[in-house]
Amino acid sequence: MDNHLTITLPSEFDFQVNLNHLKNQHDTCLYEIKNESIIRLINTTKGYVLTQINSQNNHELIITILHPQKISTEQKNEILNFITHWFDLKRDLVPFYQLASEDKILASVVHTHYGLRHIGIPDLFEALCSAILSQQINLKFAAQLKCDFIKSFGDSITYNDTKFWSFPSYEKIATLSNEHMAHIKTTDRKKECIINIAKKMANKTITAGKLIELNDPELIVKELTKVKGIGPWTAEYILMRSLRYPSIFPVNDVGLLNAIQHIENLNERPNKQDVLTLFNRWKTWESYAAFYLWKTLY
DNA sequence: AGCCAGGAGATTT
DNA sequence: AAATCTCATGGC
Repeated sequence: MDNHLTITLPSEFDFQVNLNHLKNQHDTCLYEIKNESIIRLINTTKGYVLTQINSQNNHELIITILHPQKISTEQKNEILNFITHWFDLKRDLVPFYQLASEDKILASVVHTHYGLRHIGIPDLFEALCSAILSQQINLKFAAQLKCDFIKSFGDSITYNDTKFWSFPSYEKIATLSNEHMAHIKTTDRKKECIINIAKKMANKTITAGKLIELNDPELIVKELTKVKGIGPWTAEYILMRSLRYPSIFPVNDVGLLNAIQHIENLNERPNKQDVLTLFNRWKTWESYAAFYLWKTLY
């Protein structure tokens, strides 16, 4: 069958656990879960491809191309790359689990969600918009906001009476002004920032490739925070979730501080210095530690 | 009802 | 430099 692709899975992977994680997220509009499989519209350079992802045995992912009928080899590779990035499939988690299973803070979460990968946001523009839209608001509302944004400006295809959305392109957003986003319930400043970032991406001032070439998290943070609307928290979010740096500790993240407070049963939130000390023992795996700690919040 | 959300930038001390 | 104000809206 030439409408199937497969990806061989790494050892520490549990499809059902990852599926449950996606199910439990507030509606992101970017995928559907049906019959224990994930359906998502993936953007390739030659058009949108609707894909269905599942796994029977945790040895391989089976990707079924639902639409269109035929896609090029190049598109197939883009899809494989996207999914590999999305589920962080290149990462060997054995050392992390060795570290975490003996750690008094992480052991319990890691046991509960064993086989969960750090679910990423492969598309840089999506990651930037998601971060900016969700600055300083609760997660549930943030998801709703992101959804409004997607359904206002994103493309979609309808398949078996279900609409599948893709995240709005920066080309499209670059042509907008604040008035077009009047119905999006966020600050005018965030709208300006998003449009401004879209323009910078459209003229290739900001590209994922350029950032990756800097090859140094601190330099990337420095570069990103030059852009209006991107502060330290957003830059770290991008490093973790979109550029896939494994050792980012988001000490500026309120949710993370709350998670630690809760697990450690502290009377108040730990301060930055305490968190830095804590993360010291998770060196090289800070991003995974943070991702699993966030799991304790919902 | 009122404080707080997986912040950031501007303004004021 | 560091503290404080402002933004915009929903969740609880």
